[in-house]
Amino acid sequence: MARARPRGDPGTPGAAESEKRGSLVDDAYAAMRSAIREASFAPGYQASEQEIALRLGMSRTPVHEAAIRLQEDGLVRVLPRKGILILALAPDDMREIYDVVIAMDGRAAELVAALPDDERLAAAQALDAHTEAMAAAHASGDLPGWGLADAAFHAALIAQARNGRMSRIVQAINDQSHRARMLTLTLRPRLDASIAEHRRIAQAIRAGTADAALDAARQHRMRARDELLPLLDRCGLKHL
Amino acid sequence: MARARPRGDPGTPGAAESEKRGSLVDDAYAAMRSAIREASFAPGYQASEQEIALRLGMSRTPVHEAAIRLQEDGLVRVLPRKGILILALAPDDMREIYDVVIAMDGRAAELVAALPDDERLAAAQALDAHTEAMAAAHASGDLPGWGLADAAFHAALIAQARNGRMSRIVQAINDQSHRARMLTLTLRPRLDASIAEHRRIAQAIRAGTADAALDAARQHRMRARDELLPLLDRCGLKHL
DNA sequence: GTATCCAAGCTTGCATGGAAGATGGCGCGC
DNA sequence: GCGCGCCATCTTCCATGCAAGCTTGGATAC
Repeated sequence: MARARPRGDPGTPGAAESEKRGSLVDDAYAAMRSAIREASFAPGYQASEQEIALRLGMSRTPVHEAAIRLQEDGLVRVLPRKGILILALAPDDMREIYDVVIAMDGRAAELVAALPDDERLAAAQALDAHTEAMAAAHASGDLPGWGLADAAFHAALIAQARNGRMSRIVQAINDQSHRARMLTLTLRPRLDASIAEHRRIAQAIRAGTADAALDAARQHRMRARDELLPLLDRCGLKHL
Repeated sequence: MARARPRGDPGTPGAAESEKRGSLVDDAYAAMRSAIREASFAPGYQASEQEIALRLGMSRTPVHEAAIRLQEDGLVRVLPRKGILILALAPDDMREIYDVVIAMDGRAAELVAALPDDERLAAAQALDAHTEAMAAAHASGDLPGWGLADAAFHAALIAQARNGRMSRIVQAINDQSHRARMLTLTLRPRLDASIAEHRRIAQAIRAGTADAALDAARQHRMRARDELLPLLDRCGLKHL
């Protein structure tokens, strides 16, 4: 059957994927993860490993192993003898996710604010740069740009905390909520509130007041949650 | 070698209590996880999948897939074409781990304190019961009992927060630090301080003061960290 | 028309073989 | 003695075969 593909995959145009140096398992993991993030695999869709393997031009084994990793990440569920189920997010999942990021972002901000002066100031400067990018995107009505800059701000905050475990956890959580974030980006009012709150977080970090940074980050995430969850409920989005 | 027994056992209906519902992968995962927790697989040990498969009486495939899950949990590292490395914990890992539990326990306590009256009081009562068990163990010099009750307290705190993602994260973190906890159990002074702090957490939850609960839980974990990390450094434990 | 049962076709779980990469030891040149 | 390259061996990676479980659709009995 499918003879090993030495290079690109001529059978599947469009989703040109994976010129990764990694193993086939890594390729399959990256491709599936990306497909789920970008919703080319719709939530609720039940795929067969065989079919995915065919599409990716490999055998079932690497797809199966990638599915295990994705299941561990909370993105899919492998149903024994039935296939791979792309998980959907219910409003309750968003509540869970927000609790985790409230805790994580808060602790990260606290940690960054407790860094030595030079690192702390550099971090605050980097954060401010992201915030300015958000403001610019907001001014020009560039919604996707706003979302990217917002994500960059929070990614930088976590990264500056220098905690690999926290980074991994937040990364996994972000993967899970990425689709919801994209969907709700167009629905949210008050993008300017986020910008002001980001400035407060960066300011507290610059000042080195750890408890103020903790509080600012927590308040920011909590307000975003209180803004978003009712939106989801009102739209009757049972799963997304 | 052990012939793999055919699954199910149609000849004996209902007799033997509960053949494990799990697949071989689950068996392998449970066995390896337990072996790592209990340090029968020493950290730093490099095992071959073949060897583990032989020991567990199965083929390489389920062992390999279990290893992927364990790697995702942060317990091992599978080195391509070299084998499975049992991960060791450096003091810096303990710092990371404490940051995560500080964030998680704090948020969990806050959430539980914000529960409706009846659930909140029931939770506080359950927590107090665990604390009393700790006190009793402490009084009778039962160190392992103290450790178990302490673990039960924190597990209950997280469970009461009703957040599956938080539970999973804390569970994974606990698996990683289990060995260190067992080791340091005998070294820690001031077990009574933990008991008093647990009482403060439960009291704040009973009172329904979320911010006090958050603070109490954070302070508790931070003090424990400040007590433990110097101990590890002083003992020169580079990895454990 | 409706309910029931059985078989066929789908799916994955697991074992195994071939191939390729990594490693350590051994011999060779100096 | 010392360094270097080569090969034997050990390891995983991936493809594939077989069997078992689940679902479904059709045939049959009433």
